[in-house]
Amino acid sequence: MVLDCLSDPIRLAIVYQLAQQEGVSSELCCGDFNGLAGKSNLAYHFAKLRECGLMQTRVAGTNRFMRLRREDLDARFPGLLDAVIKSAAKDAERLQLLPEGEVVAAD
Amino acid sequence: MVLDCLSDPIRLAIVYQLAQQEGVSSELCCGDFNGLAGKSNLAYHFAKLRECGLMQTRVAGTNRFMRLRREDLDARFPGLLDAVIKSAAKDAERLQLLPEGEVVAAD
DNA sequence: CCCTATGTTCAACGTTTATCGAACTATTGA
DNA sequence: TCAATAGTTCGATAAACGTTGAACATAGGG
Repeated sequence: MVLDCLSDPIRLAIVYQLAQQEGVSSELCCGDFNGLAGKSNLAYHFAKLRECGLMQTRVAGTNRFMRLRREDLDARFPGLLDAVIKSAAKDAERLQLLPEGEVVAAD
Repeated sequence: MVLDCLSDPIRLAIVYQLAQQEGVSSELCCGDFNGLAGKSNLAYHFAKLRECGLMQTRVAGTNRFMRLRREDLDARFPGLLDAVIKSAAKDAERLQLLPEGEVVAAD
C-alpha cells in the first residue's frame, strides 16, 4: 500500500516537499501544494497518503497542516522513506539541470 | 516507474524471491513462480519488471532465467531495493508466524 | 518427425485510478 | 451578518491496470 502510494508522481512530490520541511516547521498546509494539481485532486491524494499512514493532518482554523509520519514509517519500513526521498532528490536534480543546460545553450 | 512496479503484490513477490537467490544461483526461471499466478499473467509481470530495469532475462534452451539487476538499481536508487526487500521480509514473517501460532494452539 | 514442455503475444473483460467541476462545510475578517 | 477563503465530498469520465484464455513460437526428447 505504501509503495503504491509513493508510485504516483503527485503524491511523491507531496512527500518530497514534506520531507524537505523536516527540521524546519515539519509542516505544510494544503495550499502550499496548489502548484501540483487542482484542489479537489489534491484532497484525493491527501486522503490516500493519510490512509496508508504516510502523513498526518492537524486542523487549525480554516487551514490543515500536514506532516510526514516519519517515526512510524521508519519503524515499520526501515530505510524505505530515506531511500525514496534520496532517489527523488536525484531525479529533481536531473530534471532541473538538464533543461537549464539546453536553455543556456540556446541563448 | 520502479515504485509502481514494486507496488504490485505479485511483482513484489517475484523480486523478493529473486533477492533470496542472490549469493546462491542468483537466478530463477519462469516456472519457479507458477504458484503466484497463471503463465500469461506472469509473462505480463515479467515484462513490466524488465521494462523498468528491475530484472534481466537470459534465454537458455526452452527456459528463461531471470535475475535482479542489483548493481544498476543500487547505483540509481541507493538503498531502495534493500529497504523494500527488508520490509517484504518482515511482512512475510508476520504472515507466516501469526497463522502458525493459532494452528499450534488448536492442536 | 511429431509431441510435449516452456514461455510469449494478443484480444477481451471488468476493475481500479486519476482528474475535473460543482456543490458543500466551516472559519475568518469586514 | 455577509462575503471571502480553505478544504472536502460527490458524480462523472477517460485512461490505465491486472487477469484470463486461446493462439502462437521454439527447443528438446521419444
